[in-house]
Amino acid sequence: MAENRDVTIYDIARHLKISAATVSRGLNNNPAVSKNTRKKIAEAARKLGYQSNTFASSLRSKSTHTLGVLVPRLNSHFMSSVLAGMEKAANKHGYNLIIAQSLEEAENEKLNAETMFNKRVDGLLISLAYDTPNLNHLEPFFKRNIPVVFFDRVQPHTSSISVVINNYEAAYNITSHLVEQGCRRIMHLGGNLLRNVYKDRFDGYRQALKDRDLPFQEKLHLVSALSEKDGTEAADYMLNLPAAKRPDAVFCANDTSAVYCMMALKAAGLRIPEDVAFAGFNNDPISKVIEPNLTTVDYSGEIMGNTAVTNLINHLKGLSNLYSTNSITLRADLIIRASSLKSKAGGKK
Amino acid sequence: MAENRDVTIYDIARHLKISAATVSRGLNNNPAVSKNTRKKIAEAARKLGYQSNTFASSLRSKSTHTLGVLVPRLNSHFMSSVLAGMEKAANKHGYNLIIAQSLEEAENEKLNAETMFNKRVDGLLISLAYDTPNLNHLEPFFKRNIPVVFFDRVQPHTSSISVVINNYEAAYNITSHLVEQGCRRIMHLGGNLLRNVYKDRFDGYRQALKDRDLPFQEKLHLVSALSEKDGTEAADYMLNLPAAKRPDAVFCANDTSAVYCMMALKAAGLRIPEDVAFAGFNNDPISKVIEPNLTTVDYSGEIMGNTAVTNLINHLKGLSNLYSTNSITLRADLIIRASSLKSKAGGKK
DNA sequence: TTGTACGCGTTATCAG
DNA sequence: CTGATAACGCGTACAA
Repeated sequence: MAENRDVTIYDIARHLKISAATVSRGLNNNPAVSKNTRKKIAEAARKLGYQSNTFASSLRSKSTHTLGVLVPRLNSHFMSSVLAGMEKAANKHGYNLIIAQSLEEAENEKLNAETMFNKRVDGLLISLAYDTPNLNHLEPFFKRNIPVVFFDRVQPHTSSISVVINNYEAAYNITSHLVEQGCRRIMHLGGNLLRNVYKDRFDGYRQALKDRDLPFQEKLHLVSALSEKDGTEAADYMLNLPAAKRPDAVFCANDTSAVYCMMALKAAGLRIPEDVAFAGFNNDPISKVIEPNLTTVDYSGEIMGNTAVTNLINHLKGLSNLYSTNSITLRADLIIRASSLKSKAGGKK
Repeated sequence: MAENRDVTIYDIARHLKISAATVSRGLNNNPAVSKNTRKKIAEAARKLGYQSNTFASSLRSKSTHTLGVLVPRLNSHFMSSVLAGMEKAANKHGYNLIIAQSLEEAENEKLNAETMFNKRVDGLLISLAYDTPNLNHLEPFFKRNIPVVFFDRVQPHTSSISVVINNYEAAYNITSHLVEQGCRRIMHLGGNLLRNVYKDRFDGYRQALKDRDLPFQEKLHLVSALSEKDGTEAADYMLNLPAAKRPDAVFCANDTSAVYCMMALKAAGLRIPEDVAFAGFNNDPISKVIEPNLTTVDYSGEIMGNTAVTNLINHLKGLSNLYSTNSITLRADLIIRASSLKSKAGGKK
């Protein structure tokens, strides 16, 4: 009830008849203050219900113990795993997270970056929006040497680091796998080539085709936002192709579009993988539920988040030089499931 | 590069040969400042690369424009939707979100609540951990009249508000639906009864049985954390029951456990819904992918998040009295899909 | 080991 | 409409 003032270190000081400076030091466990008074201070603090005021502290010390996280969308399985990993790592080291989403729009990203800067985050973790054209909006951070860590959707920059997986290699491997299963007309459902993740997956796909002497065909490369709807529409597109031109496999740049594409094709009577084999990307929970289970690329959002934050914090603590390396590549594993196994197909009971 | 000092309002003041006070007012668009000087100030600010320092401001004004969000886990479909809704609403009103997770542990919840308090969040949004026994850890907020909004996993408290759905009614309806489909031995896979959401779903289930003169059987009520594994284990449990005692329907308190239970039963040769009908809760993406599609309860995390934040902010702005009402109940819809339709079952092509 | 004194960048108060 | 000045709560040289 009581709308009373906050308890400050001055109140503690007065209570113990010592100086505020000593209280401050005592609360921070400064060894320069005697064990005895330190204990007394802690007791008084508890008794008076003291709660440190983070701003005042930040204002003085110029460090907020807060990290900014800027992502395209909060509500995807992958991203929420990343955030979970980040939060865990941050919490462990006594840091907090201010989280905002760009909703895939460069303009929001810019505005959010600005507020994060104004809140004086100690570092920024960012995964770029679908159409962010450049890094101008991050200049304030670069100028003031506030560390920026890119993850997943990255853009190389001299004075910052990226945490990624090898999208090219994963796509190359999964496409190769499809070829090995006997697929010859492999379609690719991809995203905006401006973003590294989609560009690299596309490039890996193309190179895999090339290395097997399979032609790349424009008509078998669709670009979209990879939503449920986009998956369904891709199925329509396929069904409208003359049977001879229809792909015998689809490699989607995410699982959502793959699954919805599969469902639409199944509804149209096509058999998977016999008529069309499928591969996705992300190892989303739905990939283990769709029948047949979806072949995909697994990589841990939690680990990515954890790695990004841990590196950032080590850098902040001076334990490591963030820029001694420019990029950290995490493992990504090909998970082969029934949706792409033409060889063993037909095993219905 | 330049490790120079931040630009402050004093720099602007000096530049324009006016006082810092006027600059401060000008930047806040205080109408007491002439339009002309306001414009000059804005220009100078841009030119000098001024970025306001939120702490200093917060320290003085005692308001941070930051809301604390404390959730059990960040990485669930429902929770990330809630966060997305919250972020959108907060951003719209110029507020930021500090997000932390308790990982379902009361102790973490307590520690996180404390840091949020120390960061002087203007308000707290919280969904309780699995085993949080009481609200003692929120006392600092109550004492200082910092508004607390509970959502989803709530616990009534005189001076705060809750945003929920009617779990009781939804569970009652979905159970009734199963009964109407001819199910007589309906199992319930639920969560910790300490939490309102699971208690209410259980109560709704029980009452629906009672109203149809069906007996409630302890053996058909399992309590777990409703994970994938728990779903699978529930299936094992069912399969180990003597055939005559086996349920003919299962109502799960979430979709994840329902889907994994279904998959295990299907693998064991049971037919759904013919042998066992299924219903879940949440309308998770996997519920639309599993075959047959899962009957469930749909309610919007985004709307819940948006509602919670909007009410909180209106309260902070004095536009409404948060406590004129104690609880906001959002709509939840029964979504009937094939997994529970015994009547129309058997329609295989 | 502790105290004094000042400054961090902003806003509020008061006076003009 | 604008300026001078005092806070806000804490950390830290410097002195004792």
